Amino acid sequence: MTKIDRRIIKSQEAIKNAVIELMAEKPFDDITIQEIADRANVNRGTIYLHYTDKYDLLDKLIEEHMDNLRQLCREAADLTFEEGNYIWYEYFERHQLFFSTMLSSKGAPFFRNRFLQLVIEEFKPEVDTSSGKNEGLDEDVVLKFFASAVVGIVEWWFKQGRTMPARVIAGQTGRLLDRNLG
Amino acid sequence: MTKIDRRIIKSQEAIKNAVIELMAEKPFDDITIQEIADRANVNRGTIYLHYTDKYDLLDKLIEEHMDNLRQLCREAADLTFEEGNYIWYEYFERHQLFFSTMLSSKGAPFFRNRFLQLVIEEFKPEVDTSSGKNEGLDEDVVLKFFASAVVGIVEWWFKQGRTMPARVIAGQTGRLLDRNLG
DNA sequence: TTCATTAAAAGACATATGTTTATAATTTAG
DNA sequence: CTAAATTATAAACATATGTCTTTTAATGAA
Repeated sequence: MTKIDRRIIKSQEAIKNAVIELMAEKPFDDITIQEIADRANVNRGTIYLHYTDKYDLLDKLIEEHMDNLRQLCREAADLTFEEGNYIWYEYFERHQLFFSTMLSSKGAPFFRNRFLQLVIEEFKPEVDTSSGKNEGLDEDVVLKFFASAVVGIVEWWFKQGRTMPARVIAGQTGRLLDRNLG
Repeated sequence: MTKIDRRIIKSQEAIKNAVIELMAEKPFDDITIQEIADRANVNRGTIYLHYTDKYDLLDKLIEEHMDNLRQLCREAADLTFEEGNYIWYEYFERHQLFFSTMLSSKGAPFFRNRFLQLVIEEFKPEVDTSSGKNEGLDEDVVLKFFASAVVGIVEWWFKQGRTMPARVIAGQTGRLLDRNLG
């Protein structure tokens, strides 16, 4: 295992924590690099040593969440669509502060793409276009269609303030997916 | 009808045409305000007299396309899902240069939201959650689920280079929608 | 045609981003 | 422990955005 210089680890941790703190205070798009540097107590140039720009930084944070979600899927064996969706919604709820702020920023498309990929990976084993209801359809179209639907619902859920309980929305989503992929 | 000063009309036309031209040459995100000003032969400050920033300008262009799409829907009476989708795909193909460039820019989320709204408006009369297959589901969830799916497929279609013919992808989309909303 | 009004131009200013260089500080390896 | 290597700092620089003020040019109304 390649040993990483301690200074690098310390700087990155400080920077990431600074961003997370600031995200709780103001829209991501309005946070300046200088604010991040001040909060992290590092030189502004140091941020550029580690990240291309602040959106690259946000991408990395999103990626960490994606890894967590992927891990949760690994740990849970053989779920129904409803159960699988519920795990995601639970996770989003637990980290709602980050996701709310992130989803209203210009960094949201990265999340959408990454989560879409994750959903596609999870659904792929369930799609059968050689027989049954989806016979003759293009596999990519089916996957993309329903994965986009799932991602869209998650975003809408955040946008309208997450009023619908996670259990309920996971149930409705699960029902629609069962009809089409089950 | 409020008469608009000719100078305003001329400036806006020049600016919009300049952007469209530049979009054919480079990624939208990489176009500078100065480049737009030079191409439109206006002062840089003039752009700010009319638009908040270049993304506001892009939003306006997107809005014009949305209006066109909406008009097409008006003109076509009582379509199947497949036919309705095909009209959209035809339009996107006809304006593929603009949409390709726009969809790879930071302005894409605005398009997604506006097109999503349009799709929701078109589908709303078709959704019945009081009886039948979608009974008991939340109307907003159903609408948002399938409209997101449609928007996601359009974006994917552009992203993979529009290799699938419009007729085919409209057909596959139509079939999935018929199963769920028909 | 004239004149009042309005839009555009020009240039300066403030702010933020991203880059670069030399120096200082810290870490790592022997 | 020492020295080499690496990372961070500080400051300067270039570029781009967005704002503001004064002057010029064009428009629209009478």
